[in-house]
Amino acid sequence: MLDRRFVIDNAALVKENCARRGVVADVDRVVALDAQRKARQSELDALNRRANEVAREIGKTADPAEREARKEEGRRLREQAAAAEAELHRIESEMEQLLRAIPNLTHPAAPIGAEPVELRRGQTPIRQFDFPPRDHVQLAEKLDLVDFEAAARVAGHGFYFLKNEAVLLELALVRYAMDILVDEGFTLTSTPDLARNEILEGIGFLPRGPETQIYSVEGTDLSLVATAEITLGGMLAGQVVDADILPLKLGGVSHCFRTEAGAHGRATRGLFRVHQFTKVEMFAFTLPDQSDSMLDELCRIECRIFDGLGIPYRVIDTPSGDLGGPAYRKFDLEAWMPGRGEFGEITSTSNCTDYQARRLGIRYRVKGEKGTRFMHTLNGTAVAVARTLVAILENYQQADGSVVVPEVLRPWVGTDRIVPKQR
RNA sequence: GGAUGGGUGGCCGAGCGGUCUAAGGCGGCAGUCUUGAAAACUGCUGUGGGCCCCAAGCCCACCGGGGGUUCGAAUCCCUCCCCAUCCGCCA
Repeated sequence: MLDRRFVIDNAALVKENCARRGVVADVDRVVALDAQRKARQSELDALNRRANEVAREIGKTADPAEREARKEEGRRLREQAAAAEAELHRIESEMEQLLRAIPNLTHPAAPIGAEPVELRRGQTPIRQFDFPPRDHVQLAEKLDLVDFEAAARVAGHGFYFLKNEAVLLELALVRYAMDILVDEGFTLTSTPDLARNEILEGIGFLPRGPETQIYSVEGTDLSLVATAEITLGGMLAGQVVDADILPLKLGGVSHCFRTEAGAHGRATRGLFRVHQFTKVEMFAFTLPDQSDSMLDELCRIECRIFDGLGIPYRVIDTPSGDLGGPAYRKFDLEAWMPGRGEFGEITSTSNCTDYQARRLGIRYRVKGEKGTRFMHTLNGTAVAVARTLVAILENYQQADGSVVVPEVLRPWVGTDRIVPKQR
């Protein structure tokens, strides 16, 4: 969320930003509530001050009648203070809700509106097929790599068993990504797959509500994570760290769980949109003046990963209307998927500036300077396994229905080609 | 899951109903001394909010989170979270 004072002092700018993002937020109400808040705060302070004076006097008073009279006065003052405080809390909580609905500011260079802008293409050219390319569902069936039907019996639509080489491909992709992250100076982690709802909310997810993407665990305040961004960002929740440990780059592997509520239609086929997948995520904590260049770095690493895999892709500069609440700027990689005949999103990297850090209370301190400040947070996909499998199968397919294994994965898959199984 | 002991300022640590306006130490900053540094000595050193154009100043809140008792809570009670140790269970 944005800083309250910033919103009050820059109401016009914030309103304009909401409009550009297509978000409805009641900035005027926030301004009005802030005036009420100040008035109530002053009132409460005055009542508390007098009640404190009275309490101190009682401690010094010997005369019993005088003490009783003072107690009565103290009781009255505390009652008034309690009423003022309840009203103050009501105002603050309404303001908090409104503030949370206000999206982050937008990078001046981000495209405005709804149209994505293609920034560049990856190194691998889009392949011209001399046969009609199959989609990944057909390929997986022929090669016995995925069992959707059995998964539907076990967990319902949107789940899958990976089988045979697909399992090795999953492990290989995780390992391949991890090796690159080590080389890029990241600290590796494997993270919890569940997190407290307050952490989810701090990162910008809404665990409750009809349109939620989040699975909650009944009887607890935990939810299944939709991305390791949640757990990695949560690692420093409520912490104050020395500025000299920044930037801090973490890589994390986790399972990701998404209800995909409201997502229907053609992209729901196969592995493209599923309720659970494995993902290697990048996360960075930075000083404010480091986050712009860190976003470029995360995007560069994503390109390195997918250039290395030999998958054709384009880099998208996400427009203001599609940024979501926390992101200040966002780049997506979209892989060419021959079976669909179009590009499909495979990674996403965002600079969330101090939007998440403010909600989660993630601060830094500079030696010799007074006070603490909120740091910046960024996240980016290294490898989302399910969608990357789609891209590999469809781009590496051969006329005979076999699939060539990308060279960089062969050490872990143990073969250079996946062929139909002998019955 | 059960039992016990704990969570206090950047860190360590005292306090266990009213001189807490939180002792003391460490660290940090400034100064004195010094050619310079160290040592010693002196002072300052948390966050949020209100009054205010700003500053100074004054005031309010904050001792893991939330709630309660009381005229008054770091201190007593309830609850949740976390840490430690032991027991149980378990890959």
